[in-house]
Amino acid sequence: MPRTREFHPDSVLDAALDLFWRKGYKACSMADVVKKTGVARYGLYQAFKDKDQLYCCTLRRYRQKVRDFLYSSFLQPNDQPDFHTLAEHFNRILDELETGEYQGCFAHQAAIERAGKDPEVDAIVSGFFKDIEDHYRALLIRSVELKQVRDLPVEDLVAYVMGIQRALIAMSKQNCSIQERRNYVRCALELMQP
Amino acid sequence: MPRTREFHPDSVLDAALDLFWRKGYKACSMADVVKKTGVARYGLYQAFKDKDQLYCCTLRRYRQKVRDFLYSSFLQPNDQPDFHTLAEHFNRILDELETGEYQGCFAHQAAIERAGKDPEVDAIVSGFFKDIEDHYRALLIRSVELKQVRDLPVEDLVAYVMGIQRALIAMSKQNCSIQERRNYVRCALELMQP
DNA sequence: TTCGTTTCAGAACGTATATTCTGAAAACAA
DNA sequence: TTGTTTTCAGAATATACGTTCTGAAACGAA
Repeated sequence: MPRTREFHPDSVLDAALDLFWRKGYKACSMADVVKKTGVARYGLYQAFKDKDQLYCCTLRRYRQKVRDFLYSSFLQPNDQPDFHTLAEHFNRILDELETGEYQGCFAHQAAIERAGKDPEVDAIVSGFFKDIEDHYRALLIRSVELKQVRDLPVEDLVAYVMGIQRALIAMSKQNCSIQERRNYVRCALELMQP
Repeated sequence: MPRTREFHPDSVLDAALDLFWRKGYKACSMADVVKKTGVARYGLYQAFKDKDQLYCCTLRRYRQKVRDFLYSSFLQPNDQPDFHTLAEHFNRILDELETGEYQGCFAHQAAIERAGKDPEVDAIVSGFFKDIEDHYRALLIRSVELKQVRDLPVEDLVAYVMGIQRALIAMSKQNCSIQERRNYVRCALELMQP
């Protein structure tokens, strides 16, 4: 009976993610999304309720994209990632920050701009970092067994590696050169080894 | 001849810093500043030109406050700070994040929300982190001499310690518990030692 | 006191924003 | 075809924003 929708919600989310990531939550208006996607205002509000919900949806989509990135880093070519896999993973992130069109991490940006203002954002951000921790944990347990890293409590190692990632993300927003970033990661990983 | 000004610019900056820090650049309006300070709009624009300039002034003021914090951390009670001083310094930061009324670092927030949008902000942020690096460098040179830390190039150590700080700031915005933060700092500092 | 200058308090202006409303068009069932 | 339902495109609304303007008030010099 009804008229069929002329846009695909996922493509709207990709466009909105691009805009929110580039400009931030406040500085990106619904008019910006309309202009970029060509989708009518009515369609956006019908599909996503309001701006806050649209933002949360883009954040969830980002989380899924990063999850895919993690799987592709840690589960190929074999299913036994170890410390070398971690080094390669950070190199992938360094390459992405160097050549990709986005600086920094959308979830971290969301945490800073919307922390404590939208509980739903808080929850997604927490889950986002939990995803990453889980991948690191599995890898680090194996690295300890193989004596590739110092023999410390696994949770300490997880927190330490999360710290490397957090620092790297921060650096890429604070005018640190690519060389500085690579040196930092190399040094921080070296200090983990026995 | 003229009528005398009824407010003190520095107290306006303190109030504006509080608001910008809490809400962010976009989400804090000039009306908010007027309401909080009681100063007339005209007075604000006369003293600070416009919102961007007011923001830059608060950022410079924040930089100075942090400089004072660094001096009080590193130049007391003696003038020979070493690795133990660094550990105490991070404990001060941890305490401040735990009991203080602000979460995170205003300069880092500025970098994320306004990076690439206002060159003046970029410059102040760069200088801000350079200040901190300089303090860490002097301390780390001495720590290496005293063999309190592993014998690595000083610039690597500086980058590493800056990384600890960056990670700590990020954690305090990402729902990490106080215990997690303290564990992380302890672990990261331990790995520096021989 | 009077005059000139500056601040004050708030109105005013123009623009931008999030959201809703409106009539026409499209799709499909009957 | 007709009728019903939904989307479309854009106008409309109400608010918020950054900034400027206006007249009254305060201050100090003459």
